[in-house]
Parts: sequence; C-alpha cells; structure tokens
Amino acid sequence: MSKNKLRKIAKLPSIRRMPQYLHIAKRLHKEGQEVVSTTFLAKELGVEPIVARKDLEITNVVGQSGIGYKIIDLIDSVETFLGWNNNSDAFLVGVGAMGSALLKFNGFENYGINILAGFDISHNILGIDINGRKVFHIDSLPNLARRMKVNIGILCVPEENAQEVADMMIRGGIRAIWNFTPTKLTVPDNVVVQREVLASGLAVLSVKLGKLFAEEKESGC
Amino acid sequence: MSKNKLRKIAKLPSIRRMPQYLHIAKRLHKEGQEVVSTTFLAKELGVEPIVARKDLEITNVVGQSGIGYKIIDLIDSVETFLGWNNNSDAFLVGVGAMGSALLKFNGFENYGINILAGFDISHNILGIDINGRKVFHIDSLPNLARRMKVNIGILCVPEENAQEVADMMIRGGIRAIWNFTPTKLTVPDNVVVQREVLASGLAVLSVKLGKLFAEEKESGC
DNA sequence: TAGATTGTTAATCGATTAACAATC
DNA sequence: TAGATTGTTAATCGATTAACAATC
Repeated sequence: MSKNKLRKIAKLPSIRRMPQYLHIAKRLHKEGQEVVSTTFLAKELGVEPIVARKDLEITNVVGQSGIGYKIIDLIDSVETFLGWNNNSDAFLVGVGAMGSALLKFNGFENYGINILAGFDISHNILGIDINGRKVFHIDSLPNLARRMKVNIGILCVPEENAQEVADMMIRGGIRAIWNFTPTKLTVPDNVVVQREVLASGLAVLSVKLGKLFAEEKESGC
Repeated sequence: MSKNKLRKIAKLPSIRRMPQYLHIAKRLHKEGQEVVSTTFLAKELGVEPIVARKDLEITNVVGQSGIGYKIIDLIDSVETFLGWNNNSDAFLVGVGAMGSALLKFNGFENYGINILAGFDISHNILGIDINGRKVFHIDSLPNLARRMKVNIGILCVPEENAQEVADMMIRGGIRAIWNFTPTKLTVPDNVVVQREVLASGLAVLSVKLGKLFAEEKESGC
C-alpha cells in the first residue's frame, strides 16, 4: 500500500454539507417540486448561495441557467458522489445509550447505510430486538462480518474497549469505522476511520455564547 | 443589535479540537502526570504537532521550552477559553432516541453543561426519571427556563416541530440552542444556534471508503 | 552539551467570496 | 426584454505548514 498521504480528503466542508442538500432535495421531491436553485438550497442551509453553487459543482450535477437543477438529477448526483446509491451494510457495536439511539434511528436508509445488527457483551441485552435488529454477542462479530461481507462498523463501546473492538471489526474484514468513542484508533492502511466528537459542537456553541455575552456587556456600558 | 457579521467565529477547527485536548489532559491528570507536550497531545489526536501547538496558542496557555505544559494550567486554560469552568444549566427537549441517549450520558459535566431536565409532549414519558432527570411537559418550559435562568436548550424533537419548540425556548429566555434536527432555525440576533448533523460524519466516511476502494481497484490492475 | 520543546514569524495551501459572461 | 440563475475564472481570506531562535 502506497504512502497514506493519499488518504487526505479535499473539500471536507463541502462533503459535510452534502447530506443536507440531499435531505432538502428529497423533501422537495416528495412535495412534488421538480426544480430547485442554489439560491433556495443556500437559504435552507443558512449559507451563501455561492457556497451551495460551489458545493454542487463537485458532484458534477448540471443545471439550467436561469432555472436551477432538476431535483431528480440533483439527488442522483449527490448520492452517486457519496456512494449512497447502493446502501452499504453495517454492524453496530456497543448497545448503550448512544448505540441504541442509533439503532432506533430509521433515517440511515437515506444516508447510505443499512444497519443489520447490534453487538454487545452484556447479557441483559443479548438476543433482544431493537427496531427490528437483533443484538448478538460480540465474539460472533468477526465471523458474521466476513460471512455477510459487511464493510462498515459503528463503534459505540466504552473508551477502554475501543481499540480492542476495532481490532475485532478489522479481523472481520470491516473497512470503514464510524467511531463514536474519544479514542484515536490505530488501524492498517486499508481501513478508514471517521471519528464523531459530539463535544466539538458543544465547544463551538459555548464559544458563540461567550462571544454573544461579551458583546452585550460591551455595548451595555 | 449590531450587524450580525460579528457572530462569525474564527478558528473553528481549533475550537472543535479543544474538547479532545481537555479530555486527554484530564485523563493524564487522573493518572498522576504533571506535564504534557504538544508532541504527545498531537499523537493522541492524530494530528501534526504544529497543529496542537497552534491550537493551544489561542487559549493563551503558557508552557516551558523543552518541557511542555503543566497539565493543570492546560486544563484551566482550555476550560476558560471555552467558558466551561462554570457549567451552564441546560434543558433538553424531545426525549426520543437521541434525546434519551443524551440524557443518559454522564460526561456533560466535563463539557461545560449540566442538563437539569427533559421535556416532551408524549404522555408515556411524562414524569419519568432518566438518569436522575425528570421529564416535564413542554408547555412548562418557558416559565421554568425563565425562573431557573437556563441559558442552553438542546433540541431533539422531530423536524416538523423544531422551529415551534425553538420559539418556546427563546420565549423562556434561552440564548443558545444545540440543534439536533435537520431544520435551519430562525432566531433573533441575541440567540446562537449550533446545528449537529450526524450524517455529515457519515458522508465523510463514505467518501473516504469510496476513495479507498477506487485506489485499490487502480493499483490492482 | 544534546535533545526536546515552546513561541513566533514567514510561506504555502486550500477554501471562500467576488465578478461576470452565457443562458433560460 | 428583464430577472434569475448557472458555470467558470480570478481575488481574497484564513488555516495549515514550515522554519528557526530561545529555552529548559
């Protein structure tokens, strides 16, 4: 495997906005609309129109001057760009608070993945059914993942077990790990990881609020 | 209120990494360590050392050449920067899958907030206790928020009710909304919003995985 | 002294924004 | 025709990276 500088992804901010364009486009499609402009999309997202224009550019969707984009084209282009036109199967490990919230969430079918089952170690939840998904013992994960050719793993275990469970996923042939733990995982070159840090959003919110209060205090004097 | 260009926050990527530095520093502190270098922090985060150095710079923490930072100084500086040295009270609305996962999560005390209670409309969950927090009817939110001077609202309701519930929060004097819905909220100038889009991380993961497969296919020929 | 690290200035890179012709 | 919008090129801005003196 070559130098893993290759693994660096460009236009991260644009990619992060894609699901929102998709969500709006699907809503409009359901409402019977046929075209949409970046002006409209941008307003819905709370960004400048030029941002939406540039974002859509990277999906290679083509629109019509003066009109906008055909919604079905837009949906198709964004889904293709993200590789969401064929949903990938996923296993979720760690059926605690966050894990079961994700299992209960039904929207993932719109986000390119299809969670097949949950895995845990606690006897209390083994064998139960959450939203149509069985919870299995984690020891069965590597074999099941191989057998079912599951590519995506969702990691919701306690911090202490994160690396160990990630290793089991990798042993099962999983190639992409959506990591909800605060642990930086060590993985081989042929596995990708995306860490989800909820506290990041909270940090941004806190700084915004602090700034707001500071401004008010200032102008109040 | 002045032009809300002022609301634009600089160094967003650095701010988003702050909770991770804090988390590592607290862990080391518990382990009895007294100093830490940006070299170490960077490795734990999976970023380049220069990144960590620049990040910490904006908190105004001072270190010692050749040694690193005193961990207690680091914790204090990051917490002060984020305004997390005094936890803010928060109300959470929408005790569904995501809402109850957040209520069950105990780590928020380390992330500057203190969730006091949950709110919902469904009779099944009214009055129940989740992790020591009562669930009240949403109609009581504005008054309670005012009375208890709650500044932060966590919005986990269905998309259709997002704006309506945000308006109730604002009526209650809430100034910062952590928005887990896909809705772009309309709020007055004296309220800040941070939207949390879980699907963004999934989009990035999908693009990374697609790139990985494409590279393998390429080198496999 | 040698190695590690901070603090800071400068260089590079990429993302955002502006501008505008072409099109409907 | 006038207004709206795409597609594209150029300009600006901010974030990342490099470099290095000063310090322990």
